[in-house]
Amino acid sequence: MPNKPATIKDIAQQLKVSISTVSRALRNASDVNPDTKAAVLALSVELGYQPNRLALSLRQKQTHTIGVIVPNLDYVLSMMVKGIDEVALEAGYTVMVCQSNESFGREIVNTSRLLESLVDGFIISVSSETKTFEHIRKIHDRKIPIVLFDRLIPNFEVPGVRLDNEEGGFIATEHLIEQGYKRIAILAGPKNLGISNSRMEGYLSALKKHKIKRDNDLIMHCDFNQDYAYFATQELLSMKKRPDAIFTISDRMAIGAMLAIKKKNLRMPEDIGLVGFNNEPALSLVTPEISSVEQPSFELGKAAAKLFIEKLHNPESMDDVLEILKPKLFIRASSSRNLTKTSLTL
Amino acid sequence: MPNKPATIKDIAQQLKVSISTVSRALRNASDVNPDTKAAVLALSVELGYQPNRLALSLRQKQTHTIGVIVPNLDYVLSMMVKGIDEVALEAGYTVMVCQSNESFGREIVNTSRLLESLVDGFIISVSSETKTFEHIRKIHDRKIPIVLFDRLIPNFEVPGVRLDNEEGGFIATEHLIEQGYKRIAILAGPKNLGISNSRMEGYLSALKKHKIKRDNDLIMHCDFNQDYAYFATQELLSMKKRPDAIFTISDRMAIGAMLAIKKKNLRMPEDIGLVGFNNEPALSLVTPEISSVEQPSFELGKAAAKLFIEKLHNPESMDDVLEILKPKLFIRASSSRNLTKTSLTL
DNA sequence: AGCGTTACCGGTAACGCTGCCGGTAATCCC
DNA sequence: GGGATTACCGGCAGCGTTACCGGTAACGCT
Repeated sequence: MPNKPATIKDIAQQLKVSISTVSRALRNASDVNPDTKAAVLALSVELGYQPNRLALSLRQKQTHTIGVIVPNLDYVLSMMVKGIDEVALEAGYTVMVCQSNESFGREIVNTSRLLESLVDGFIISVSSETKTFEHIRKIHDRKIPIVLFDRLIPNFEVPGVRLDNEEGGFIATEHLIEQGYKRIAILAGPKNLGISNSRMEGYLSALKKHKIKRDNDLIMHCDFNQDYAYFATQELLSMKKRPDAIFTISDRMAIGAMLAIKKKNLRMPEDIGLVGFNNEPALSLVTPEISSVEQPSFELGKAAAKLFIEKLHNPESMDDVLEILKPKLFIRASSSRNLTKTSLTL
Repeated sequence: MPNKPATIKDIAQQLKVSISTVSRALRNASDVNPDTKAAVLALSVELGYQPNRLALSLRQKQTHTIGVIVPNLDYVLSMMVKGIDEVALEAGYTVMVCQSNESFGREIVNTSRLLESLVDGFIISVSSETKTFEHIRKIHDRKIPIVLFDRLIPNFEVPGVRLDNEEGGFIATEHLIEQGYKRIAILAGPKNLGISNSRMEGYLSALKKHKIKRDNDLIMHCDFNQDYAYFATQELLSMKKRPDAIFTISDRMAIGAMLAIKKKNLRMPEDIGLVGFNNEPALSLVTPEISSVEQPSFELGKAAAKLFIEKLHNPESMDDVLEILKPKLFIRASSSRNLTKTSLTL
């Protein structure tokens, strides 16, 4: 029966009061007779009145909507989105999630679409293809709040939340060193990507701390992709002086590496150690179970959303905020060559 | 510099023409001098004019936005969402993805939020807690287009897309039978859930076809959850006449089952066969690799979105459309007891 | 010359809502 | 009892856009 949704005009006409009065009654109680207010409220539920957000947004120029752009919805990112969702919902915001599919062009389309839809702001994790940031700068210049998460943009005056990727690379590498591995290779991601470089920084500083010389032959860049990692690992393993441990900066890559290792009939952890990154559930299912660096994805998403809400209320002053969350290493069989010895030394 | 976004009013004032003329120039060329049109277009790009979707939506009462509600963003659903996204974007629609977290209450909140945001319609997969459908019926009564996907609502006159779950259950079970397994158990999901029951139907009809008597002791219901599946499997395996094969209606459950099987030191596929459902990538990483029924998730998402777009253009006539996509069995080691023999018979 | 047609343009109202201003009646206070 | 305060309410404008209608000038035709 309720054909057209009811408006305050309908309520006003039926109650023979003015539209303004209805509007006031529906919001702050001030300046309206308790009786009329009660009548308005009663009729509004009876008619199933729901305020028209569009009209409201048009007036006060905010939509209570957050545009979230993510490169994909893999395990880590979907956890982060869940965190964002949680906080946003509680704060009365709705989120629009768009996937860029790791494509720069898609990311541009997404931003402009969301901009047209007049979202109140953005929470963005950039695609791996994204090398220029004009589209994001444009948003920022328009004074539209942005918070970056996970993958940040270097030297960009926008608040952000990310993992301490250096630390992640460091603890993974140091762990391998402590396990007695000598020639530790790294499967890094694409060269331009910040998280890739940071994790490699951590790797390098762990080597340095333990006085191991950097060997560029042991540093391989490849796409975040199981297959590429597989081939890259094959290449590593066919070197004349092959590495005795591999740190991959994602779990997908760790899986690829594992397959290549098995193909070569090398034993983990005896012949070769392996540590991944992200701690996806799948890692504890394979044999041997693979060690990995875990990031607090859900918490990270929540932190990003909280930062965003804060920035909404305090638009100017937050631009240099940078929250950095700590990773945690999960040690499993793939890298536990002398676990007992280690335990003894502790 | 561009402090306030430009409006057609700004363009009109600068060009000393009327607002109406600008509006016309910006849309359909008719009834406007080519020169003025060119001038308007030129100035509009110069000012970086972007139409205000809100105002537009308010006028013509459609937002070009689709509300998508999913119970979670696991492997299968995020693939489906990606499919929806793809088609919607191409058709000029933006999607708002909300997660109900398998919670009925959350689903209610999500629907009403999206309703307030005046989405043009919904594409929904209901939560596992959802047993009443008033909230969805309310939307439907308001003549707002809905398409259901993956998890449908029985006897509900709304178009939908789903997998042929019976078929999935059937091919999985028949495969186990053909492999010579005699006592085939099923780990079914929650009792009220449609997909759970359908897959069990398939299981039962495969048994029937091969003249195997149904044994209710071999039918276990439990939550979609690795841990529950683990315990349920332990229970199955400690029966006096334990099953020699298990079909689980999700891969998560298959993993739980596998862990329980390993704990008992039973061999797969010799002592016991195992087939899962969804064909998540993790399944080919474990040892032995687990067979599974794959559903075309991405395609299913695309189909749902296409159906939705069609329904938009044809609101009345589509309510009985039901698209059913076919699953495909991926046979791996966990259920290949006599693979050679099978291959020979083919 | 007078008519109709065409091409182009402007004004107005409306979508649903709120903020502001002003108005009226009742009440209060000395 | 007269001015001031209070409680309550309605009107108007405007957010940015488009649909509709009507108007004007130029042109063509008989």
